[in-house]
Amino acid sequence: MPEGHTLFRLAREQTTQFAGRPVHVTSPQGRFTAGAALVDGRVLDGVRSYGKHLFARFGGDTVHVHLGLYGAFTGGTGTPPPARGALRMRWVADGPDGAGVWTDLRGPTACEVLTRPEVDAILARLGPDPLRPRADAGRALRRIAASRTAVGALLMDQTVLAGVGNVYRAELLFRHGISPFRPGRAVDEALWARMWADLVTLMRAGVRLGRIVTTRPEDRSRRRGVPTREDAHYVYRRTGEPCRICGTDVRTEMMVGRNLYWCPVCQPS
DNA sequence: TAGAAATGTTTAG
DNA sequence: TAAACCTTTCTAT
Repeated sequence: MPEGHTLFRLAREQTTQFAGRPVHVTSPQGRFTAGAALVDGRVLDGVRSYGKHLFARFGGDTVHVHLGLYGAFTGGTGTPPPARGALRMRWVADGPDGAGVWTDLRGPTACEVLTRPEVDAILARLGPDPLRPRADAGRALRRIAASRTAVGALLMDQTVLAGVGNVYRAELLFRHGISPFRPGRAVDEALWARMWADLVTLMRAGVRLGRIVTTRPEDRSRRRGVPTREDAHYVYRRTGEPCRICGTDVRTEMMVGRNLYWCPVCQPS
């Protein structure tokens, strides 16, 4: 489930559980053995996310993780379970209260040890991350407003905007009544200011809830309580289902290799 | 048991 | 633009 909110949350959790203590780092699967040996037993300074990237600092060395489409961390307290399956990286430490803590990483696109300059090179190619307090929304606008490319494609481009994935893209465009096919240059400053502010709100809510919920309570079938999975989105993965606002069938199409979802009436071209 | 799909990125052409 | 890659989970046979 990795869009930016997932990584932000992971960074925070891992910092709370592991920072300031030596971490036993292994790679039971074997594909990260050399990297694990570099940082094994060292004190973790902290974990930070930027966009969909995760950076765990051990002095001058940083473990960089990108979950890709289906990478995932699991974890818990006490003694870790026997390693099974393709377990790329495991952390074990004495947690803040003295009890053991552990976390397991499976299926990431990237899991590697980087030097400071290598980390900086990754950061340099990322656009502003709406979850970072001092992110510069204007930097994204300059890219968008100068481009003939569809805004639906620009929002997914990590050099334009860091941390937005397929769900936030579809939902943000719906909430603002914008066709995914509108050229970036047809997005003006006022519209972008509204979209950015909304993204900040939505992604912070994602951090808080641990999942993406974009529907307003009045647009859900059940207005009270925790929204069901069926009720959490306006258009994402709702192909052929009626739009929550106008009842038109939600449409889907491939855009830059990814499934795009939108309502042709609420988001007219 | 096999196959498809999944909130992503990189590389090759 | 297409294909490759990483792994799990759900669905169909």
